[in-house]
Amino acid sequence: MAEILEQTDCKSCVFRTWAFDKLTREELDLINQNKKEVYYEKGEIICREGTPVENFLYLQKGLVKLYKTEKNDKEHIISIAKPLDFIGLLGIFSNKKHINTISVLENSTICFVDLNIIKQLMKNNGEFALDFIEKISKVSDDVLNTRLNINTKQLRGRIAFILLFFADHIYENKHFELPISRKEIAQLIDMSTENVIRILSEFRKDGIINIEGKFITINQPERLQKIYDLG
Amino acid sequence: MAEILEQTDCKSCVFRTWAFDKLTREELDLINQNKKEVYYEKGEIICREGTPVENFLYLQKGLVKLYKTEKNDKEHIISIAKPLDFIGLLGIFSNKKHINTISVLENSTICFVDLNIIKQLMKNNGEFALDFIEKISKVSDDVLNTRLNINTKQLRGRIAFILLFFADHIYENKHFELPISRKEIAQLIDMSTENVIRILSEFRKDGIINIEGKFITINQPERLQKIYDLG
DNA sequence: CGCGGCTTTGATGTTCATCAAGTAAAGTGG
DNA sequence: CCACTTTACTTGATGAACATCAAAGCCGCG
Repeated sequence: MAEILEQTDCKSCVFRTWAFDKLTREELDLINQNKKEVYYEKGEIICREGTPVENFLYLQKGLVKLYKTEKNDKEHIISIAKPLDFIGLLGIFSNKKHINTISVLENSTICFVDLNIIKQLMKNNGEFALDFIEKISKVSDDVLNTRLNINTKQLRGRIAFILLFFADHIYENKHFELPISRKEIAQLIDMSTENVIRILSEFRKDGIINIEGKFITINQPERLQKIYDLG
Repeated sequence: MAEILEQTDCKSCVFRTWAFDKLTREELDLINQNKKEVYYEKGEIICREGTPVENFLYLQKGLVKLYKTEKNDKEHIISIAKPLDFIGLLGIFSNKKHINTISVLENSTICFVDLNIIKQLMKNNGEFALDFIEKISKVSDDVLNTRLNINTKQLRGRIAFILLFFADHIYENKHFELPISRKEIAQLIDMSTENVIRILSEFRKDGIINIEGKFITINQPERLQKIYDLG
């Protein structure tokens, strides 16, 4: 179950240098007093569609997914955030309510910072505001560009993408354990579960990857890259 | 050809109340001195992929499209901006170069505001910065959500979307002239030109719409809405 | 007036989702 | 710990949705 952790000081947080670097010591203290580090276990939901946006969320450790629930109860995964990522999209500035749900893929530590405090600091400290926006707008921008990209590709290209995504972007290792099910891969790159499996098997038969349950080894990354590039 | 217009004062600009409302008189004057209103004709390109981001662009009048050029020289349209829209995405804050091209669909007047001035004002005036971000982050967020939405729908749903988009969102009229070709519709909602035409004809045969060249009349908006909703 | 791009329709083929059916793995309650 | 249930995974077969190809008329433009 989720539990509130012993709080660490923002001054020594890696995220500070990324997004809170333009704050004065006093301002950072204000953040420090209005944040909460919470530990979540796999499967737990951090925030739900339709609930009020109250916090800026930052992932210290672990892995989470951002998704929407469609009419037919199907889930559509929009993005996966890794440690040191700001979680969520810029919608937090334009929406009163969450339009996505966020849940935990690997046991995670998440830092909740009161959004009103952030907004207050932005008002008071324009330099921080600008710097902050430059940083986090990149996240939203990346998500959009990734989605556009994926949707121009056919299934093999999408599977290649997701394998390279985990290997290069998330784990920085050619051997890794898939943090999500085949079904979730399907929900993330817009295809059927069966075809996820089929194409993974195909890649395995071709010697491009090895599969042992959730464990994947990429044997021929350059070939995978080519499949991705060609679409 | 593009031509620089006689400049109007920002004080009397509609856009001011939308995004520049938190500026002081002096700050607004600074914008006023560092902006340029330019008139473009249909087909002209306003800014090109790969060129440096130097301005904040605001569409006063007309219609423009934002698109990417793929490897095979195909264009992929990302969004269409209408008057009073901020053009572009939040990438302007995180990228040094444009990642999209913007071109004109209907003769347009565009206001170029020096981005460095905007940034400077954000630094100096946090209240403006926060307000500004809340406003324009909505644009990026909408684009992302629209794309996610379109990609869950099948072709009929997409065509229904685009017809309702022009009728309700752009022209606010059930009768309108399509500002883009069938091919461009295809590029915007990710399908083949032939199928755009086929499904439009189908809708016409079913009496849902009338077509006379570029002119469309929506006879049964509620039916179109249902087709959109069902996907 | 002729050329190229846009539009349209039909025919064909490919890609992909869906269905079905079976195995393996992972929870669940006694 | 074992029977039970559910969920995940896997493969093959089928059909639907869609892109592509082909051919012809149309329109605008130099």
